[in-house]
Amino acid sequence: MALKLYNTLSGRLEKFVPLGDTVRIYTCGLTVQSEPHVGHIRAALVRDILMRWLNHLDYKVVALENFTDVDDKIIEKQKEFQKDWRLIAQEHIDTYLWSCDKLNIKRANFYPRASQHMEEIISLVQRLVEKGYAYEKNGDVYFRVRKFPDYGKLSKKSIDDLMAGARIAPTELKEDPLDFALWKAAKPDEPFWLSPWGKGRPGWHIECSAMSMHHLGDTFDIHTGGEDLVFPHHENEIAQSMAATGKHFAKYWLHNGWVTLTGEKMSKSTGHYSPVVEVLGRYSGNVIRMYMLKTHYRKQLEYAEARLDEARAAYATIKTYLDKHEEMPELAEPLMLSEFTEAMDDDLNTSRALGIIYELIKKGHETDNPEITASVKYYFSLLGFVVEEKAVLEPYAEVITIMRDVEEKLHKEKEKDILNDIKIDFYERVTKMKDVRELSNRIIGLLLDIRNRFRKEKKYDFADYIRQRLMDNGIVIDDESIDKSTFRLEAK
RNA sequence: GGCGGCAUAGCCAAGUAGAAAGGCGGCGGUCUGCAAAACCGCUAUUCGCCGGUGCAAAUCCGGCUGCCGCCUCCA
Repeated sequence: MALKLYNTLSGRLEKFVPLGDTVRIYTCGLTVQSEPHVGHIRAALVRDILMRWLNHLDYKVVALENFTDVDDKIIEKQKEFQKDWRLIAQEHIDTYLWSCDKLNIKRANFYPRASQHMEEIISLVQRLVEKGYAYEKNGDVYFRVRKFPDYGKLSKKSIDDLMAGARIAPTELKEDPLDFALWKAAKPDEPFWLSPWGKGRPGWHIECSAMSMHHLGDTFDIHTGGEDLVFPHHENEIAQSMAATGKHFAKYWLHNGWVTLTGEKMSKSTGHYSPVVEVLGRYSGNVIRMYMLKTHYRKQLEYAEARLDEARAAYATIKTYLDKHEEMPELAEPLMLSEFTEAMDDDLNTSRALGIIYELIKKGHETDNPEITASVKYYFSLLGFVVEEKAVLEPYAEVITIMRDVEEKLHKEKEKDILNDIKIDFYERVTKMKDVRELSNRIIGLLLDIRNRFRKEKKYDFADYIRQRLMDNGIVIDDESIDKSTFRLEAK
């Protein structure tokens, strides 16, 4: 079986056949006029999963993700906040990339910006004018939609249907209401670039054609983005690009379903959205990744706290399993590879892929096979989850504070024997330490021993005090027997 | 009005012709000072509704209902 992807262009699953040695991907990123929301992250995650799986299948991949930093909206924002549009753009780009890093989303190879590709944009518009696909009116340049026979193929719309439902305000400048702007004349106080049609700036759509063609060539493999871009953005991209080159544009079009909030699509312009920064304040990147991968990328996904909480529990199941089981150091081939591959090859079915991980875990409990643990870990990180080293904590002040408070309490309650033992024990443990990073672990180990001593003596107040203090700091104790307890970090 | 998508357990979600994956939650149990965790077991005779094709339908076809979206800026 080979990779199959759902291509919006054909409306069906297609076998993936790359055009050349390197798979070239273009992702429609943000128009950076406002802060990124959960929906943007989903689109980025789709590219991430696609890249990871292609890499796993031994394809070389080059991926581009654009930032549209010049458009009507950002100019409005500039006026509204009296802030340079470049600063507004940069701020949102920084937030977006920071968020992507938090989710361990693979970086694209390059993030081109519209404002840095004016030459390419202008020359593309010029080509379209020369070929008769575009015309200039008062410093604006429009694309002649009716001249491009395949218009509507991607979004499955016919020109007549569009006309019937047209809510497009009749513009005296356009020959046809369906025509769209490639270039817009600058109004006073607006950013502008010099062009053969005077001072102006690009329309939305043209920058993506110019940048993808410039960096990836006239024809490339995969174009991805949110489903809301199918019409008109991607439809227009196809029309512009193919009209200019006479060649096919992108071979496969992948569109992810949108993220909804109270059942309705998140959208920047209506303010109906959850900023990703806010979400990252409450949930870890791994949890958000789990939340998104649980649902197939083409389906609509509801954003709600209950879903994130559920994802956290689902994530914790795998994380805890990995923390508690020994893995095989070297794994020849992960178990259930054919099942996992089949799921991912089927249009990146992460939902099914996760199911396979849980099946492995169930088997792992029955047999305690280190090969299973290693397989789980392998798939988990293949899906982009960050798998940290087992229970190695950075030394941190909280643990030391707890230790000190416990000692103080021991003093108060005149537990002299224990205090003496601690000194010896602590010295032992610290001198045997090979790495300073073990300090927290060693102190916690000592605290667990003290606690178990109290448990044996049935001094539960003291034992519970230690447990509570650790728990308050996200350190969870698992009692395995009266003298064996382990700890782990609460999965967040 | 035109075009498109979706509907599977309490919640979420795979599955698109041949015995309903998985997760969360819930219930019962093992363990246990308690708690937590972990583990074990149970939790859809049935896939929005009606009709059709077929040996066989959640899966294909037709109709209906409901929700969502696009046609205007959007990941």
